[in-house]
Amino acid sequence: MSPKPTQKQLAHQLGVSVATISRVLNDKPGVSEEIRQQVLSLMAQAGYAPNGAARSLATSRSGLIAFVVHQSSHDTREDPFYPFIVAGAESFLAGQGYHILFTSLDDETMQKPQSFAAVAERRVDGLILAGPDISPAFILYHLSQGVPLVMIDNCLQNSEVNCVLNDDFGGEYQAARHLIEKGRRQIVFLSGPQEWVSSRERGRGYAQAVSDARLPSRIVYADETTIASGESAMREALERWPDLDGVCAANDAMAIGAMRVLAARGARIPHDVAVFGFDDIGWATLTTPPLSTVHVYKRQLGVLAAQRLLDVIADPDLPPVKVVSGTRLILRQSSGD
Amino acid sequence: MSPKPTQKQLAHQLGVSVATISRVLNDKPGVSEEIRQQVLSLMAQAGYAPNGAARSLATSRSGLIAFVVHQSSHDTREDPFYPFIVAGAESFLAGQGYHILFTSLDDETMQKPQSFAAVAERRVDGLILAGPDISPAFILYHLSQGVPLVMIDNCLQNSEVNCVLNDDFGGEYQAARHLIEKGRRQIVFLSGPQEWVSSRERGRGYAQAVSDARLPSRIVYADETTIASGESAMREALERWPDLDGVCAANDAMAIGAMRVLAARGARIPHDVAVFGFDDIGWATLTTPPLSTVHVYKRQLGVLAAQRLLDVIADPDLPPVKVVSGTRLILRQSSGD
DNA sequence: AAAATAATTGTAATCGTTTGCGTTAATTTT
DNA sequence: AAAATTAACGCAAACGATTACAATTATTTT
Repeated sequence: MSPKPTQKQLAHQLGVSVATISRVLNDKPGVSEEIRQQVLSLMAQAGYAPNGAARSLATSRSGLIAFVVHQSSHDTREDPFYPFIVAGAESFLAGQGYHILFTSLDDETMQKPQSFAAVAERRVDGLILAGPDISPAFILYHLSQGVPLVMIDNCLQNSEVNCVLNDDFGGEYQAARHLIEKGRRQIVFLSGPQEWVSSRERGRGYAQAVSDARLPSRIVYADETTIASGESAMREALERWPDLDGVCAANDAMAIGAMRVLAARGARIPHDVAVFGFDDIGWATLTTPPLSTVHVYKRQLGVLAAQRLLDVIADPDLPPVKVVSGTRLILRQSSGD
Repeated sequence: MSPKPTQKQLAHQLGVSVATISRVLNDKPGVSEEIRQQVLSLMAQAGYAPNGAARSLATSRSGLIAFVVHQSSHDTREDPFYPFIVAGAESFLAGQGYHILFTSLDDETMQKPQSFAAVAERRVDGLILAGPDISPAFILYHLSQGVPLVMIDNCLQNSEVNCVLNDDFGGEYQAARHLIEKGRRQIVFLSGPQEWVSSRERGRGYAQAVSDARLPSRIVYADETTIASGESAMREALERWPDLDGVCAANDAMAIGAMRVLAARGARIPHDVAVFGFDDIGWATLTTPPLSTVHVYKRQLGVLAAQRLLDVIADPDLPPVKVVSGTRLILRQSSGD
């Protein structure tokens, strides 16, 4: 039982040349139907599969896409949702014959982009960079090297890059708008880091909504988006505006923190204060009361990014595109009825 | 600026042969210190990095490990925790110059293991198979092919395989034991699928604990371990044993479901019924009351599996080993004080 | 039926490394 | 100082594909 036949062996058995084998393998023209069938059936019978390395070497394409996240995504972040993004990207890419190389990087290696082996050693055909904490230096380096890449939930300020984003502005606008329509008048926004596009956009959405309704804008800034940061932001908000009656948090984790503080202070949710989150992570259904939030299509983000990336790989001169994925308001109980 | 120098170019610049370059690259003997230094500095200056594909072809080792999960892990499962396992494996492997190829497979491709491209095309040096729903056919096939592999949270019944498991027996024993010590006498176990090792072991742990204490064994079987299945299992339990005062669930999701049902029936937790989960997923802190559970070291599972896998790759004749990772009781409020 | 054209197939170079083996130069031994 | 040993290095053949290009054969055209 020969473990792994090569093209040479198949060719020999059929009395044809390796070129012919290669041609039928790759569905290339120039081989008669008769021989094609013979080769095909021999391949199946012998259990032939092309050697990936040899193929990569010859074509200089590896069939691998690196999915890059920052270490913090699974360390410090509660209920990370990149797994769903990966799942989306993976299932799409698998259909196209691509595989995913999963990498999480720390700040150190982000500062030395040359040392990123996956790219340096030409193991991958392109990059999906997920999350807001991929350093600009890292991104710019790879752009300058002409490495095809797409960012998710992040974008460069001054350069043109392919990226797929949520409709953060629209989502937060709707969330705030909803609270306003329900009669809330003192709505505060618990913002995430200003360096993140998503934070800024969500902030803009909130600001627009309150301004459209001629309500005051009340924002507290946090430097991360965790439960803990939500708690301290909420405390600060209560101090500055004791009569607030609505909260929009930059994400669900912060909203959960906010709800904890409110509950501890004896405020009834949603009766006294309505709360809105963003992202719709799994946890959101478990809080008391269940958290109203803005759903983002995590799986789809992955699919969209992968799709775009393959397009760019196929034609590197494609101009950069910004894809915006819609959101959907999820009304549970924390926002009132 | 020549984008990517090859060994040939370096060799030419220094007036040496490619063999020499290769030797210093791989720290092999047979090159004078003087030349070694010259090569090293030229490499650094020219930004040389070996071509992964060429290397794989020559050595027939790819430096890639496939991390395989079942599709259901991110579709149907609430709060999947394989991301943490991946993180552990990834960080360990990165240190050893390996990368992770992430794959999720559906039942169909599991039934046709030959079609698993990552292995068939020799793109990976080994497999980490995570979770209980990797089909035996899939595993046996790769074992028969001599593909180095390690399983996580799963094991084959009759064959010897490398696997890393949690101390499910011990963990559940302690959990049940804890409830018993707190005076509970009617403890029911909400079991997961009997096909899963972890379910069976947890069941054994529970059974041992109640039997040691001469208490009756009361088990309800569910065919999945979700919130919903926890709810229906709990309903069934209440029907059969209306006077129960303690619940051990096969995992946190089921525990959450159980708590919902209990709360809906007006039972006070933990006063009337104490509840214990298993796994310590992030959600466990958010329930009301916060869920007591058995912590498993998710990250460590990944590290251990990766470690073992590299050992096996280095020496394929290594006999299979079963690694058991300890657990830790986490007492929150659902189990009483 | 000969000439022109098109379709099929083979030859051989190439992709960038690694590595066994032979050669040369340097070192040690007697 | 000649012989024997050792170290340093280059040559060239793998590894297993892909792909110009040439060569052959089959099909049309006139």
